[in-house]
Amino acid sequence: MQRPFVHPAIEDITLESVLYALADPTRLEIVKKLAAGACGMNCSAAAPADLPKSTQSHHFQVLREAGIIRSERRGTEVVNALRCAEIEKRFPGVVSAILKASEKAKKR
Amino acid sequence: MQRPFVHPAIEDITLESVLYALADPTRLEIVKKLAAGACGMNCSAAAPADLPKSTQSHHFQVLREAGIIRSERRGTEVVNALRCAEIEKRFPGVVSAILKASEKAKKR
DNA sequence: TCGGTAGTTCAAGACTATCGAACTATTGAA
DNA sequence: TTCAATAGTTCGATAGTCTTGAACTACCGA
Repeated sequence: MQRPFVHPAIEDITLESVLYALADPTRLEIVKKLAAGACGMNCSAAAPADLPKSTQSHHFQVLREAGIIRSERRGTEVVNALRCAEIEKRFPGVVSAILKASEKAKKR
Repeated sequence: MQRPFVHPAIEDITLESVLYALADPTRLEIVKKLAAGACGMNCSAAAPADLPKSTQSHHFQVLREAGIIRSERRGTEVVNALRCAEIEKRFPGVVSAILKASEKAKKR
């Protein structure tokens, strides 16, 4: 069937769903990887190794529907990128503070 | 039975559980009310009206175990207060950005 | 056209949330 | 001291959500 990707408009993004999406360790990991890499990344590259593909797919869907990432089909793969600028505009400081905090939490 | 309250030490608070706790609209509401009031508040006052008491109790437990609030029994009631300063130290900007964003999201 | 790669969909079992009912603890009044 | 009221807690059942394997689709290269 392969439904087309749905991305919420910036004004439809809710704080709750952003927090919900980032509250999962696996998804936070994905977001951190996307933030580290300059441009888009396919799903397998951004997801932790050994994560079952169906689970991967589910997490990317959650991130997409929360408005955190934008996904685009490029042939056989899907290129995912953070919607940094947009989210920063809608919820200033939120995602950047979370990413900064998670960096610090890792190295100690 | 009435078990004593358990509060995590500041260094045991994880970013994931903080985000998880705040991702729920009801809990975010509670945190906002606590942030607005200067000092501690009992559960019924901080929770949205008409929330069943058992659900209330559950949400306060989640907030407490995530390290976001500190609860203390005062006679028949429980006084809850945000652990603002501690969390701000552990995850700078995270909770304050979330509270600020949720304020803005409400009025529009 | 065939095989491989990348990801999606579906269904089932495991897990989690909500809420009513029964309970505990404390206070204040009779 | 006893009793009722108040403020929360605990338990159990139902309803909803997450994770994952299996089967599937879509695209590319040989």
